[in-house]
Amino acid sequence: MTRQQIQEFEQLQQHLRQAVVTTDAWAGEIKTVAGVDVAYEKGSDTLIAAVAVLDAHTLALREVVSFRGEATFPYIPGLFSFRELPAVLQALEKLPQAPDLVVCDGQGLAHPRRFGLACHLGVATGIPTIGCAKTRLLGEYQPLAPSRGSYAELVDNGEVVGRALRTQTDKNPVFVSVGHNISLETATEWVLRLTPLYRLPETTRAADHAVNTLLRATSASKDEDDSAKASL
DNA sequence: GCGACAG
DNA sequence: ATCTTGTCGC
Repeated sequence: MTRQQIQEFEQLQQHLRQAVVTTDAWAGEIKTVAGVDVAYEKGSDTLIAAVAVLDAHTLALREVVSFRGEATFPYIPGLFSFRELPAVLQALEKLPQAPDLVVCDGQGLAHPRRFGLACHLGVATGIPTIGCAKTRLLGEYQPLAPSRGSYAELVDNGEVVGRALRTQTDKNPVFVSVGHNISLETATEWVLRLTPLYRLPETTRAADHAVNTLLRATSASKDEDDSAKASL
């Protein structure tokens, strides 16, 4: 990927970011919350994207859909969404009913151009999205209390781009930021609601589990193919 | 120039 | 993300 091409994608992000909405832009009640995750097969660029839909009230798993394909874009930190979004969209299309809210495994506005994966997915689908990353990409934050629920603003260039949120007492915080059609305050509430037992949201855990199960299943059948070919 | 850099 | 064993703890 040339520097020229990278700049073109960065400009595309600058353009698309203008469509991001940072208020609670939905009507009615959130009944389903989905988590999305992507995993890669070790050597190749073959990937599997999974969407796990949970009941927003009970957090019970309702449905899982997935898509297996090839990554067509390299991994570049600031252009992460261009790598994973296509596969995620293909998986989402398999759902008979779109979820009311999606929690992404990555950043939303807490991004160099304020357009992380969660924003990209939200703008592409219109679905409210939250970015909930395990690690920080940018920004600074003050020390936060050790108790679950405490948080500190994530500031980048004098701008609040998200929050470092403690979802479990004495465990490292997660980094929450607005994706699309939701406020930072509401996004924080949802992430807390989704983390009654673990550091990561149940949505992310369900999607991660699904993706790894599928990865094992496909690599196992691939081994069968290989041994079958070897025995010929 | 050097290091850092969501997954 | 992925490569990887044992180990400490509930």
